[in-house]
Amino acid sequence: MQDTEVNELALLLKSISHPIRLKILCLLQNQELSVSQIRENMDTSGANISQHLNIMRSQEIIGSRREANFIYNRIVDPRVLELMKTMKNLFCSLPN
Amino acid sequence: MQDTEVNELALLLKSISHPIRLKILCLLQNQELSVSQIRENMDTSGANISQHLNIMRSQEIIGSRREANFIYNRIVDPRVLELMKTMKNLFCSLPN
DNA sequence: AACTTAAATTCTAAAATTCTTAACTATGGG
DNA sequence: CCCATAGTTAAGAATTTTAGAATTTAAGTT
Repeated sequence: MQDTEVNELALLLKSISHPIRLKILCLLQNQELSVSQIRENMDTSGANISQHLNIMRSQEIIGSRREANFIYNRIVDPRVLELMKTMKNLFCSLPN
Repeated sequence: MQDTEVNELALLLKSISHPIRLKILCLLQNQELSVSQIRENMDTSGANISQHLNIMRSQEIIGSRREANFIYNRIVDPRVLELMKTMKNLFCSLPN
């Protein structure tokens, strides 16, 4: 594992290592959702969710698509999807 | 994935989401090493490495064993070892 | 055009992280 | 006992991250 790769991976991990961002990723695993739909499942403000989405957008983990008044967010990095699966298996009781 | 699990996973990820800590984990994948041996492979001070090891020790990712003047460190959480393998496969060019 | 809703942006203050330096502890040798 | 080596710990400054409030943009409706 080269230094450059380590640095990039650290950046990517850092951008998902936050309870809110991790939960957003969980919610987006099988579907795309707008900020307000995400908020329905979480206990924080829309502005906050928006900021966290931005952090992940800048890492190109999350992509967005506007449809009328709503912006739908989804996971665009397939490696992150894989990683989420692995983590779910390793760290969660329900192996769903 | 429950809220408690999300929070704990976020803590664990946070504690490995740093270039120095990630590189230490890489070095420790197949062997145990002392601080000075780790330092030989990295460009920072022993004190700094020691502090980063402490962060991972407090998460019970790393365990230590004293032998005379040296303290040997190793990865004790098997889930982290698995995770490292997955990440190596997903994010590194050389799939070693 | 005015209004509403959804989301993004900007700013601020508080909190947490990071690295450096220096002091400290532990072990073993002479 | 004194010293060298290995590692840890503490204190501090600089930076980054975080959450919340207020503002702004965008799209659609009436």
